[in-house]
Amino acid sequence: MDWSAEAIEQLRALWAEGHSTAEIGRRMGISKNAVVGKAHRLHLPARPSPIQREQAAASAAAPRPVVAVAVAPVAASAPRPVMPAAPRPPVPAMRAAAPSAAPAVVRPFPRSGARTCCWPIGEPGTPEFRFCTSESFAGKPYCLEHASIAYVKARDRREDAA
DNA sequence: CCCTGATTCGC
DNA sequence: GCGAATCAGG
Repeated sequence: MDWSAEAIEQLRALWAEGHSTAEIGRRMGISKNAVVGKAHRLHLPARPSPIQREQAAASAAAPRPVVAVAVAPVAASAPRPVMPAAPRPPVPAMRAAAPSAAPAVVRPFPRSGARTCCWPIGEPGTPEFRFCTSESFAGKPYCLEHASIAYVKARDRREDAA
């Protein structure tokens, strides 16, 4: 593979379009190894590895409804409440990868007329895990305190971090 | 076993 | 610098 300026540009373009390395390889008639190798060498932004990306996508795509009971979830992939705007829940290692996929308004937890805050507290899967349960605020699924941090301005989410 | 991207290392 | 082999993970 002679990495001409055109070839590199095409690689950059396809890479930026989010194609998989294998797909880029197919399009350019080269192996995915060549693609990822070159991309690595070009210092192209390493897209989140599928092992991370698919996890985030899965948890976001399958937010199964959960009753707001203070029972610790069994599975490690405990469901997290889907936040309307740009959430910053106290859940460690959370990476938002598909902002456009997030539903506008989903209220998985409250139910049963109980206007209690469903802000998650503690690590899901642990016995300590629970919800805030303070009185919710203005019809929102969170109390005033947690609503203030749950609803953050969209521009606050910055992807770039040099 | 399919897929993904990342890294290694002989060339 | 290149990329197949290999690794790591879903």
